[in-house]
Amino acid sequence: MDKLNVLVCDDDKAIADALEIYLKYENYGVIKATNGIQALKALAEQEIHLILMDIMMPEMDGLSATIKIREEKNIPIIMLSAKSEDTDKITGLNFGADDYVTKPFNPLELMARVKSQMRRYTSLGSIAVKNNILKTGGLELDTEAKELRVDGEIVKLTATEYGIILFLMKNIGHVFSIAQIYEHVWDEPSYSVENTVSVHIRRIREKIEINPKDPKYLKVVWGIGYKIEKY
Amino acid sequence: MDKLNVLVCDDDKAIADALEIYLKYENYGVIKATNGIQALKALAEQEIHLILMDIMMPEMDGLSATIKIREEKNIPIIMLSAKSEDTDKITGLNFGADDYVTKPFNPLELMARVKSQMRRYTSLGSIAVKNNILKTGGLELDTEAKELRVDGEIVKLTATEYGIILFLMKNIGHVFSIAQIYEHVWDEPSYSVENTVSVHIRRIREKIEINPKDPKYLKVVWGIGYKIEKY
DNA sequence: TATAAATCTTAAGAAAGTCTTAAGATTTAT
DNA sequence: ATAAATCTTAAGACTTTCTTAAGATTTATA
Repeated sequence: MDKLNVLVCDDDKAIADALEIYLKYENYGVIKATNGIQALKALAEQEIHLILMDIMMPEMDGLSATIKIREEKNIPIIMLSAKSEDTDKITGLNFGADDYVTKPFNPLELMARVKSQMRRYTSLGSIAVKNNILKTGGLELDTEAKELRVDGEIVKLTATEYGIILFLMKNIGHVFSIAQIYEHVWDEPSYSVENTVSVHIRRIREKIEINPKDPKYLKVVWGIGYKIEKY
Repeated sequence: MDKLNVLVCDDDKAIADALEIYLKYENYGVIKATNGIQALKALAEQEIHLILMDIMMPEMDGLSATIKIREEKNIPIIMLSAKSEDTDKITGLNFGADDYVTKPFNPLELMARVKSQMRRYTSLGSIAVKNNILKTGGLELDTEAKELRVDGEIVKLTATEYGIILFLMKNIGHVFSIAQIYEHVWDEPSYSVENTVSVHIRRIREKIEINPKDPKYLKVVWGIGYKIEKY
């Protein structure tokens, strides 16, 4: 099952690192940012499920960032950590945070709050979404939608084609022999040399390469095997 | 035009009355209960959007009530008020509360948290607007009314159909195998390939698709599974 | 450049997955 | 208790995909 990602946004490296340890222990993915601008960037680029945001940060403070985030993204939950004046808290909450914790905080308590907020992703059988896109150059394999995009265009793959691409893209740059590919994708031993793999490779190339005869992504290494080129 | 209703569940009348004043000032509807059993009764009879629940109460304590409520109702948010031991807090959170406040609390802070939680019903002041509609393209699944609308028209679904659509729409764009769908919706392992899923899928298509043979919403990915298309 | 080995291409039949239908079983409502 | 609605199962039709094999092409090497 896919991981839930937490964006830790704090300019105090010690705190950020400590949080990372706790969060990873709870099996969350962790992305770090040291100011609001970085946070916005991370949000644009990655799938984030929860933000732990410090109010006091250089560049763009946590409050402003929170407001900006709320303007466009509704999904992630935001928790401000701050000095303990009540007014601060209230202001923060009204500007879009779902909860807050005052520093210094009890890590266990914080984790409990994180879990509590994360519950919205896991209730009633919904499956959390994550960083599920394998990328190299113009190739993007979405392992959730089971879709491949080549330069942004969706390319339809059959189950076997998907299996081959998935295997190779999980190991970008690594060359695998036909036998290895067969065994991994079909999950059964390959007694003879399997021409069927070649046929699938060719079909994949037809779908993803501009010039299948001079492939950019799905390369052959003569006498050895195939790989997805690293870009 | 409905008001958002808060169920105040505390055996201490002074506290309950004070909360009522603050809540009414913020234009929430207030229902009071002095123990867990009363709370459950109120929940069954009225539309409640948020519960302020005391941990210590006669008859049935707040924790037990919280657990019971969570078993059947997913909608209301619960906040426990308790003595300040950390373990209490954490236990409470893990048993289903969304947030908690320790006594004695600052009423302004509490109101801020109430508002924060109420935000899920949408931020048009304290007027309830449903935030529980899953949408994509012309499909709208109202998880509260348990209704599906296709281009605004209500489509009646059976329980199983609803379960399938709910699961898929909670994960729009995500492809699930027949076995995965079966396991999530039926909540039991799928030993053999379950044709029953196909049949339900077909019936759903008949209801929601203009042309079931070329579905716009409920797509099949050959050899892999089904998904609700993201629009 | 000739040769062998590996890969590529093609097309047709085989296999696998999905769709449809209908009938009987089960559940729900009255 | 009965009727109505819904669910499950099974079988065959249908569609898409996979595999195979044979010949063509490409590459490495002498």
